[in-house]
Amino acid sequence: MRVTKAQAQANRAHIVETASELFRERGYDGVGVADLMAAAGFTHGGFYKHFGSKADLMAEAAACGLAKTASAEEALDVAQFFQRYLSREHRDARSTGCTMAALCGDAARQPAAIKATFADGLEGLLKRAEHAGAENGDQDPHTARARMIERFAQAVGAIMLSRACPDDAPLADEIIEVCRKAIVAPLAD
Amino acid sequence: MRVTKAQAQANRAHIVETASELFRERGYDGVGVADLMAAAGFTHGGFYKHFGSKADLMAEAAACGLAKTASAEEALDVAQFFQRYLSREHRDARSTGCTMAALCGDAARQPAAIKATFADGLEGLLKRAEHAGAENGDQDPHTARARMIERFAQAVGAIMLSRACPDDAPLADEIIEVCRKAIVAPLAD
DNA sequence: TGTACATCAGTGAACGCGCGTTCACTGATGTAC
DNA sequence: TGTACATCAGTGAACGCGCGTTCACTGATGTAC
Repeated sequence: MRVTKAQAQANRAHIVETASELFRERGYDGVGVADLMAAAGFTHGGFYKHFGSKADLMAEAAACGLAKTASAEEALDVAQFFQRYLSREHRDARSTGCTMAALCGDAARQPAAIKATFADGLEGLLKRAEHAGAENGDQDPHTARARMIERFAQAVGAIMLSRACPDDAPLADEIIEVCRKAIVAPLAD
Repeated sequence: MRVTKAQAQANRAHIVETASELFRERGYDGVGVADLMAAAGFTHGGFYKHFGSKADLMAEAAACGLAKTASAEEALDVAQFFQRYLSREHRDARSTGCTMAALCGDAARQPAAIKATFADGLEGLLKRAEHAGAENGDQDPHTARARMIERFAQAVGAIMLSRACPDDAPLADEIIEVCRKAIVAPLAD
């Protein structure tokens, strides 16, 4: 049963978004094409009408997820961004949280196309930090960029280490809280 | 063809060590039981004479790999440890590098037994940092612990983000270098 | 110490299963007259 | 605008393949006498 062009396009976008969330939750190898299509409300056979392969979708889903982190960064100032990033809520919300934190371990073993998507996402984050620092006039772009790299690496590391701990381990919360203070406190000055 | 008890025990240890390296290189889902046994010099059938399941081996291999990071930390002072940790050599040496950096993304999706192994490994790292800080007399244990959490989260995040970039991306090296300076420079005082 | 038997580490074929992908088919949509 | 035909998004069965795991078998090791 054929479907409107507009509907088909909307369905495709919905599949990408669903995939983006499922991959973040379970990893690239943890989600099958059939799982994914079922979660989006379709049967698996139609998948190849939209995508050349599972790998193609992985790249699109990564780009889709990374764009969300980018818009969150743009909407908030640096302190607010990291205040939310380094929270238990973010750590526990794997499927809707940062794609970088959820999948950068997997990305490292993926083909160059997917790695390039991650690098582009990160570069976008840094470029915006450079501009923001320049606008506030309190940092030259080079310093603003370096500070953002340091903070983001720490924030991603904290979320990932925290998620690798058992849910009930006090250490899981401790990592988040210590790193949140380390990043946010100096920004309050 | 049966084998000496001592030989069997040595073979078992060799399988665990081989697995630890292969898992770090390709991730838990990227290595099959047959791959692994072949890499260790055996056929796959004998696997279940040593281990109850692949998951059991994953836990043992994680413990084995994390112990290596622990002994590296013990042998070096803090500045030396991070100087080596945040190097291109470490980033490129996935199979022999830090298990936490190679597998904490995968660990987050594993059963509690494996997560507990990671948490224990991290706790060991922190306990030694507390003692080292106390011995030097320049930090109380609580502060030494917090500083170690901050530094280690940043170091793990930097290695993981760097590895998620394409090999030829300048950003991959930039992340490592910026974070190495951020951690090591203040320690030189 | 020497002999006979039980044990069990390691082998390689075989198992069921779920994966990514293909394909013939359906029927509403898009298009040409 | 109405009709006839081509298109193609979505369906569900089927494919080959590699996975984790099982099993009958081998033959050197360990053990009991």
